[in-house]
Amino acid sequence: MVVTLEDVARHAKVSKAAASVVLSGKISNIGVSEATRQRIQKAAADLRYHPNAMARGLNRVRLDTLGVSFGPMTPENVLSDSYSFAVLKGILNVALGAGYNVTHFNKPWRDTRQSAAGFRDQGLDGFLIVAPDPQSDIAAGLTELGIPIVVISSASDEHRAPSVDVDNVMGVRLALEHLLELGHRRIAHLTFHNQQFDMRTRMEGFRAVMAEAGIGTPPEYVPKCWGCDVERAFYLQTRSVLSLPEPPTAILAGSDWIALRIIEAASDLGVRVPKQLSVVGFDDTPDAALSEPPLTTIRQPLIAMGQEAARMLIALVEGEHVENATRWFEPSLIVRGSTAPPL
Amino acid sequence: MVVTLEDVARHAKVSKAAASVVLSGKISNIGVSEATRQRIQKAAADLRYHPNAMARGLNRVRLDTLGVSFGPMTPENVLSDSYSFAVLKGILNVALGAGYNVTHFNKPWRDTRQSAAGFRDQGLDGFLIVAPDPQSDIAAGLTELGIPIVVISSASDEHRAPSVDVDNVMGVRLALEHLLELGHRRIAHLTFHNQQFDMRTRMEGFRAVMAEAGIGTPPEYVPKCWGCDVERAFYLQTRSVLSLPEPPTAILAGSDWIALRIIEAASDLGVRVPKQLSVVGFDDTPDAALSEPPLTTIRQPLIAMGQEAARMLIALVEGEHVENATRWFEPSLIVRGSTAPPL
DNA sequence: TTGAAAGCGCTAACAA
DNA sequence: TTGTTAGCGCTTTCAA
Repeated sequence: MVVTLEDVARHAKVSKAAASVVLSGKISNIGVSEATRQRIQKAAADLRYHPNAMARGLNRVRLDTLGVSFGPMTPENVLSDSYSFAVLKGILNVALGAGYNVTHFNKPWRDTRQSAAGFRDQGLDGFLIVAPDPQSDIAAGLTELGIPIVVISSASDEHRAPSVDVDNVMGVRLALEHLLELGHRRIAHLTFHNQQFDMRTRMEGFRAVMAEAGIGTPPEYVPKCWGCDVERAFYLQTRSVLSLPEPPTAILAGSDWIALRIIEAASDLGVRVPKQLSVVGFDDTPDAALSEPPLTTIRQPLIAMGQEAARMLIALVEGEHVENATRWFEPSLIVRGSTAPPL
Repeated sequence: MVVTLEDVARHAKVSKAAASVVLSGKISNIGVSEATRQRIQKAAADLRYHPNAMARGLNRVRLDTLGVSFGPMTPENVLSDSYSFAVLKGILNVALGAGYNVTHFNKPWRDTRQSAAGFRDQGLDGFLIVAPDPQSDIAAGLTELGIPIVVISSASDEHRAPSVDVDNVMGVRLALEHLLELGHRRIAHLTFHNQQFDMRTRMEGFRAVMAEAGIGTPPEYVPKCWGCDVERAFYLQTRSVLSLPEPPTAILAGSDWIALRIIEAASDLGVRVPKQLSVVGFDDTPDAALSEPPLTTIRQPLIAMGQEAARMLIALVEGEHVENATRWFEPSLIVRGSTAPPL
């Protein structure tokens, strides 16, 4: 029923070893004459032989399969995560094109350095870690085990791994310059106050650029909401900044998803966007163009980033040297309908 | 370095067999006292044991990994394929949520029944086949090998497998009724003339519904373009129908992708959509809303279809009975800006 | 240049 | 209730 190497070998009247060497196309110290090579290949073709991936993997042989693990994207919110899907497009585009399979590795996201071995035991050749949870040192763990990884959207040195990221500060600068040019001075920043590297960098960038512009950042313009219900968080924050004695005329959101929540909240509160309130997102996920009004945002070249990350990982897996550093991608400003001069 | 079952067994002073049974949580005819069970579990935890997936797979054990294979989507066009990505969202949503990994299986799409064994030898538990190439009888091959599969968007009986699909004829009917109501009578249908099941069904539906409405379908209104360059095909077809003595006032496209090509072509040819020409798509991929003008189209509940397919496959893998039949999903008409009454 | 044999880490049938 | 043993299909070292 199942054709094995042994069948091929018997058919070609050679040993399993010879058949293995020929069929796996390895350069080995064991020589095989052209004639037997032909015999073996013919036998394999005749019998429709397919090597068993598990058996190969057991010998720690490359399986041509890359793992991809998405950060704090729980199964529940995978539906709303156009960000990850854009990156995934890039990844699949180059990985499948290069002859690799790619598997979505389903692991609880609390996973840390300790569970890196669990990743290894999947037998995959390498991993792409997209926007890892800041609490997780899984990346460092994988690196220590000698498993090739590339980190996407979290250019922290602590991962000890090559990574790909967008220049977050430049993105924030682009957004704020746009707002400043429109005449805004009272600008708030609504974001997740977790330690996710990109989010934190954007927040720091926000403070720095505002300071440069000679405008301070009052703490209530960057409200926190620790431990509050994620679904309601940005509704609450929007309401809170808007009811300040000196409410902001514009809000820079930490991501498109957040920006969309803000626009919804504003609409609920009877505040018109962009007339009474300008909103700028970050990411330019496909959803951004579909909102009402369409979102002005900072575009990350997500597909290109996914492609590059996959290329880097493949190079790593194939034994090439890859600089343990971050490849930075330039963001750009996409002006759509959610920004206007202040009243 | 690598902790194996043997290490755990030694540590807990039991046999590998006992350890295996306890750790894999199987109900087996081999009994284990509560005390040793505890010892084993403690040893595993202490040593941070992780079972090796390859070794398990070699014994034909379920690996909790589903394969997904996209139809005629070559690596090059994965970038433009929002259709497959919408389905993928649904698949990942339920599969990851149910604790399965999912791997994108990279195989040349000419694959036929003969290469089904190659799929099997990946050691995956089952496959989701999305929009298989009509030439390929891979689905039937997999079924013959006893590998669970679910086919998406190709409800042909020949697959001999459960499947999930949209009611294509109903979709076409919805589209044509809309056009008819607007007052159109000269309606063309531009599509791929391959044997892909859904495409063929839509074309047959088109002819049938037009006939019902008492309007014939002249052959030049459903032009073919065998073997011509895919990139140019719909530009050429659009130009050809538009230069007919009696040009159509509306075109039903076989898919959104085609509709978008038609709109581009019309724009190149100086024909205004929807003023001079109405265009209706099929699928409602995310791109549809972004075109200029936004596309009127038939929505398929792609995410729900992906979800249902994954649910069916998981049931199959877990040994439940699943009817070898198609689950039909209802399409709906989404009216946007690419349709208007004829001049 | 070829063949025999020893594992890779696990599961499951069989003895004890 | 426990332990022993024989593979699963492949790669690779070592001897012939």
